[in-house]
Parts: sequence; C-alpha cells; structure tokens
Amino acid sequence: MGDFLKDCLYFTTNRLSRVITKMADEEFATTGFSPMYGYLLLLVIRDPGSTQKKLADQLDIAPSTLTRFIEKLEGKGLVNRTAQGKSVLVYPTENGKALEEEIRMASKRLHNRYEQILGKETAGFLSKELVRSSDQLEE
Amino acid sequence: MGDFLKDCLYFTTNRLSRVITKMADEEFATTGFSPMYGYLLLLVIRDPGSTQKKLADQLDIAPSTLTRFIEKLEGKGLVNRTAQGKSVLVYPTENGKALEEEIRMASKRLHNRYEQILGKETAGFLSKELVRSSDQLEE
DNA sequence: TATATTTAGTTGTACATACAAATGAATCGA
DNA sequence: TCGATTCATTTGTATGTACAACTAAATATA
Repeated sequence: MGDFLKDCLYFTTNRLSRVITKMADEEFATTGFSPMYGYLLLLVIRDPGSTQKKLADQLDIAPSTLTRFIEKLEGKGLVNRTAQGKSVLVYPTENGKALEEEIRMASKRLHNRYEQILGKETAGFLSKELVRSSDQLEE
Repeated sequence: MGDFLKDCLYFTTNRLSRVITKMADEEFATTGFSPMYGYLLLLVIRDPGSTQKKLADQLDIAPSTLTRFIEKLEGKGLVNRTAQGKSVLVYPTENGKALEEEIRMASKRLHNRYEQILGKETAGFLSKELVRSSDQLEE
C-alpha cells in the first residue's frame, strides 16, 4: 500500500523528466527547436566531422533517433552530412555555427532557472547522481 | 567547455528516464502493456470510481494523456467509465482486478532489478530526491 | 579470394506524451 | 434566473523516442 509511485524509480524519474523537459522547452523556445537539438548542434560545432555513431553515443540515444534529429537539423540548414564509407560525418554549416551563442544562452537560462529553485549545490549533486545511476544501470 | 551534458539536469534526467523506461518495459512485458498503464490500473483498483482528473494528478500527466490511457485500458476491457456531470468516474472490471497480482509482481521485479544494481539505499534515496525536486520545480 | 560476420546508417512503424482548441457541465455574480 | 466564467474531458495534431527489419560497407575467417 502506501505510495507505490513515490517509491518507484521508473515513475519518479519520468515525472522529473516531464517537469524539466517542459522547463527546457520554454527556455529553448527562442532557438526555434527543442533542447535535444540544441545540445546536438553544440556537439557538432565542438567536434565537426563527428560520425553519427559517436553523436548517438554521446547523447545516449538510439541510432535511428539520431538519424531523425540530423535529418531535421539538415532540413533547417544547420548541419551537413557527408558519407564516408559506412559512416556519415556531420559538420555544422555557417548558419548552424551562428546559433551557438543563442543555444548557450538558452542553456544558461535553463540552468539558472532550476538552480534558483533547487539550489546550485543540490542541482549539481543530483545531476551527478543521475549520471552515475544511468552508467551503472547500463552496465 | 567541459561536458555541458553531464551538468545539465535536463539531459541527465532524460537519460536516466530512457534507461529505466527500457528496463521497466522489459519487466512489464508479461502484463501485456507498459508500466504507466500498470500503475494507472493499480490506482483505479485501489480507488474505484476515481475521476480522471484525480488520476491525472496522481500520475502527474496531462489530462489529455490520461484520456488516451483510459481509452486504451477500456478497449482492453480492464476498466469502465461512467460520466458523472462534467467528470468521468473510472472503475476496474473483473478482468482488470484479475491483473493486480501480475502487475505487482512486475513492479517488484523492476524494483529488485534496479536495487540490485544501485543498492537499495541509493535507489530509495534517489527516488526521494527526485520527488522532492519535481515538487519544488512545479512550485 | 570468397564467404560470413559485424558495423553504421536508414526506414517503417509504433507509442507515450503534450498543447491548443473544442465541448459540455457546474458554479458564480448580477 | 441568466450570462460569464471556470472546470473536466475529448479530439486533432505534433514530437521525441524506440525497435525491428533492411541496406551497404568493412572486417574477419576459411
């Protein structure tokens, strides 16, 4: 009995995920796309010529998901793809690079917003715990 | 620079969410539906005649999402809906009630699985922190 | 070298979830 | 009591995400 929901990591994690995704969507609204795309673009800018596999690993998403993200960014003219054997290398376009500052600012706003509510300490600690747990659960 | 991803609560939360959702889907596979439906059915069994609003609040999902979930459970013959003024009351059917044990076992398996990896203490602590943070971020 | 296996990416499809707009019931203020 | 507002739900539509099946390239094995 009691509350089986509050005890279930599946539920509690997904709940926070919904809450913070909403927040992130709001702060990233000025960029014209959602936070995952923003972070993906930052990765591509930081490391031009990354393979899709590498990007998917860094973001910890399925390859098919990454394909879809890259397609969309390419459609918006923010990245280019060039096939290289069985791999695909991804590069930012000038338009893509021009967005870096905007994305970093959105990211900063998001951080400030949740840190102001949770406390900088707590937020940092929580992130670290989440990374650690994800790492462990993925073996 | 450094790793902006590991520091971002949006990203770290969503990552854990993907990891644990996969795990939960595996453990709930025997029930024939996904974990959220299982928990929803448990809520309805525990409190027959709940309004959809109440259920959506307990699960912390949008009302429209709840409508969709209930539709699906109704389609599988696990719950009934009766309109009551502007509200809708939800009741479990016999078939629905018959699934309670199965769902509880799936939930138990999920708990055991992640507790074995993270440690019971850590898992419990993490859940509590996530609830607290979600509560705070939602005001 | 020829075949088998592995690896990277894409495509079709499905699902959880949300928001905005619409509907219909209940309540409140004049 | 009537019109305005609020509230619960539904519906249309969109998005992030995954898996399974497929293709094509690379590597390993015989």
